[in-house]
Amino acid sequence: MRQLVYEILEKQKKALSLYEIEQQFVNVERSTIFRTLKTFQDNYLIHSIDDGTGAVKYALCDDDCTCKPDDLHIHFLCNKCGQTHCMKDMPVPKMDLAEGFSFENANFVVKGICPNCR
Amino acid sequence: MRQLVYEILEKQKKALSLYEIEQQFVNVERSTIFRTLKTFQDNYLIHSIDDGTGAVKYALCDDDCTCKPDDLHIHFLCNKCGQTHCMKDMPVPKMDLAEGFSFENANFVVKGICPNCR
DNA sequence: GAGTACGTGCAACAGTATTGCAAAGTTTTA
DNA sequence: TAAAACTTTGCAATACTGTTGCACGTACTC
Repeated sequence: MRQLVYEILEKQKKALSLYEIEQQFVNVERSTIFRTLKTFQDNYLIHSIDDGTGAVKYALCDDDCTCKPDDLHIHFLCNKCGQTHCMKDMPVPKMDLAEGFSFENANFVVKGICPNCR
Repeated sequence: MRQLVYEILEKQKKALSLYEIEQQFVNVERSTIFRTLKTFQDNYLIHSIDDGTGAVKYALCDDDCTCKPDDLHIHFLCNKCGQTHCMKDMPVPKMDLAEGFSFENANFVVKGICPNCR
């Protein structure tokens, strides 16, 4: 199961939702995939993205990704096709927060139209 | 109703979820508040933030806010108390997207610990 | 005062995430 | 190798948020 889910994520360049992954199988329970993804996340194989569509999406981390703040990158959500792309070469910019705020994590989703939908 | 909801949002410096607003009332239906907030949004009085907690939060726009991409600012979610703050003086940085991607909107949520929770 | 428009509350529903439990499968151990 | 221990899976149920249909009541209009 883990291998299969991993392969699906590997094949895709984009981030997939639980539902989308489920669609790739014929007879696999959502909860099974859910728990598989959770295992992956716990072991830093994948990262999850909340792009605001209501469904969390998942994508493979790079080999050298530690899922630490330094590795954060921007995600792009196409308003037309709904696909979410990992912009792995675009790190989330560091912001100078106001006094007293400490940085732990960030979620930066840019929305617009992707090349395929123009 | 609209006045009451507006006043609640005005009093708070932070963004509130539908549920949190509901808690401020004794006998008001969720749907009523929901529709009130929707009306506000349609008329650009408030903006909604998806901070990844699962609940959309709402905050007043500035007087001169057009809710257009130029007015976007960063939001800060405290991982401890769960409160979401509007960093109205911190605009979302413009990113140079890869060829073919067009920018329409963005959501930038920084997570960490807020001054109150240190 | 009849008709119309608007706001509210109730109830139901949708979509996603999440958990409990038991069955099935796998590994370990004696 | 058989029993015990552990892991994974599928099913069903549930939680939570958001959303809508409908009916009722109030307020406005003519």
